[in-house]
Amino acid sequence: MSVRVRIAPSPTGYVHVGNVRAALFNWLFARHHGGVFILRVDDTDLERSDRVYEDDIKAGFDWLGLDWDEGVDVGGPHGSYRQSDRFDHYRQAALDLVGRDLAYFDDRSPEELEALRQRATAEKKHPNSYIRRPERTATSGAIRFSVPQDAPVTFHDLVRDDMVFEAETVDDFVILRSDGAPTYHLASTVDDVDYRISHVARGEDLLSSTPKHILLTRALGGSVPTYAHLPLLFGPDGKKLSKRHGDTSLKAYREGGYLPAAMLNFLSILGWSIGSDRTIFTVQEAIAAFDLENVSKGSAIFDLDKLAWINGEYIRALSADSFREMIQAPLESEFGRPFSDEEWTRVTLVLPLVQERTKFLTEVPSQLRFLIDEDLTFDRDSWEKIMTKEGVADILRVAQIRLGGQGDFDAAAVEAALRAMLEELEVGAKKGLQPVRVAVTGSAISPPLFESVAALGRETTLARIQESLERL
RNA sequence: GGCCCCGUCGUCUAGUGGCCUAGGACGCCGGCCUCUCAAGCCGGUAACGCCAGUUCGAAUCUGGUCGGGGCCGCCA
Repeated sequence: MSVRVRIAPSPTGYVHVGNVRAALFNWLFARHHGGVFILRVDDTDLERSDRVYEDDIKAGFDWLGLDWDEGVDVGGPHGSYRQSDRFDHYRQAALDLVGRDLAYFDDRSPEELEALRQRATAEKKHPNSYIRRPERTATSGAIRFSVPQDAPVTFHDLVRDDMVFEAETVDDFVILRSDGAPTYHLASTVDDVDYRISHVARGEDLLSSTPKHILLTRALGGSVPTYAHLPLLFGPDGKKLSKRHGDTSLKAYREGGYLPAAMLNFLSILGWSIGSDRTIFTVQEAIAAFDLENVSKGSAIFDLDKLAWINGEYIRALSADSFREMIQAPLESEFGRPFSDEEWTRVTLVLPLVQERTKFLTEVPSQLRFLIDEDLTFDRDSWEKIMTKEGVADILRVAQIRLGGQGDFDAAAVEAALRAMLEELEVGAKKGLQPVRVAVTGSAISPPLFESVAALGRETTLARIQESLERL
């Protein structure tokens, strides 16, 4: 059987990581089996859907490299399409079901329905069974699917194994709203049938809707896809990840200095494992090893610490050139102007050292600030902790003299000069170098000192030491 | 309330009756290295929710129990 899967996000908010992980699993599954991956925009809720969010979904998938298949026969271009373009089709499908007596018009009011519900509860009947075809026949209103009561709905879920739902626990659900718009159940099922979707891998929150989709699929004459209900993702607070939280949107990570490959790797290990002793692996390796049967049942917590670590791993694995390239735009936008060649030369000198200690691309500008800004801003805590100690003035004065000589000013020369200073004052490296660091970089925490000083250049370095001496 | 799902270190997980005095990773703690911070290296902390049962033997099977979660919309 050829594998055809789809991811069907609703463009009602910035795409959140839970959906992205579902997309990733579908994508890995499709790629593993040489199948087709379709992007369907579930915009049946016209009120809340917005093109901005649709663009965000696509930008996010692009960023991660989750390419949907182009040229697939799903109407729209590039293997993606919008349900709002097919409303007439859904409506017709609903009408056909009514014609075949598999669905019916329902013009009962919410109050009427609520009364029925209360009665069902009082009579200890299944609370879901209150919505059934009424005696009277309506010719307008919403269209409900008439759930057959003859047999339970059973299916084998790739993640949950065998599932059984008694028919009486499934209510007659609305498939077409009274305004003519299809509901999610209808549109989704019609599409899955029309586009011959073979596997539906989605969040566990849809598990209890699955009987509805199976029943509808049969009524529509389609073949029932294989389902796989993925465990849900939870936030660090243990609550379900929600679009309401900004930091659960992919967008936040796209803009927060994360590498797409790191994000992909991280999402992959949430509910799935490539092996007992591997955490870092490539997408190719994931594709080769992935299968839906191996997805775990338990829900997972989105662990930002682990993501940060993985991101650092990926950043460190970058070549110096890629890192430089990656950092250029954010750097220049942070400082509001392109760098001169001379500035790039200076930055490049310490960049590999910065790369080693970077977890997020966004933290790079602050590490390089001392090389770019004319005026140094001193970190207050660093100053108080280091510069108010005994002997700092001597250290700075001697450093000034030692660094002020003629000749080379590369890292080795700087180190020699500063070590000579330490020897002259008989002070240890730990104690003696920190004042110089603060004077030159403005902070007690910086890239390695000798390289930093060399990158800054003799003139600026001396000026900064002088400035600190005057501030003491 | 009804229906359904889940339950191994704080977190992500390996584990499918004996290889488990439960392995790896993140985090955390300690040490080494060291010009700060990282990185790296070494070591440590820490889990099979609980109770029965099946079995020579259970994290693995069964029942119960407790706990967590999802869904019960003319949202998706």
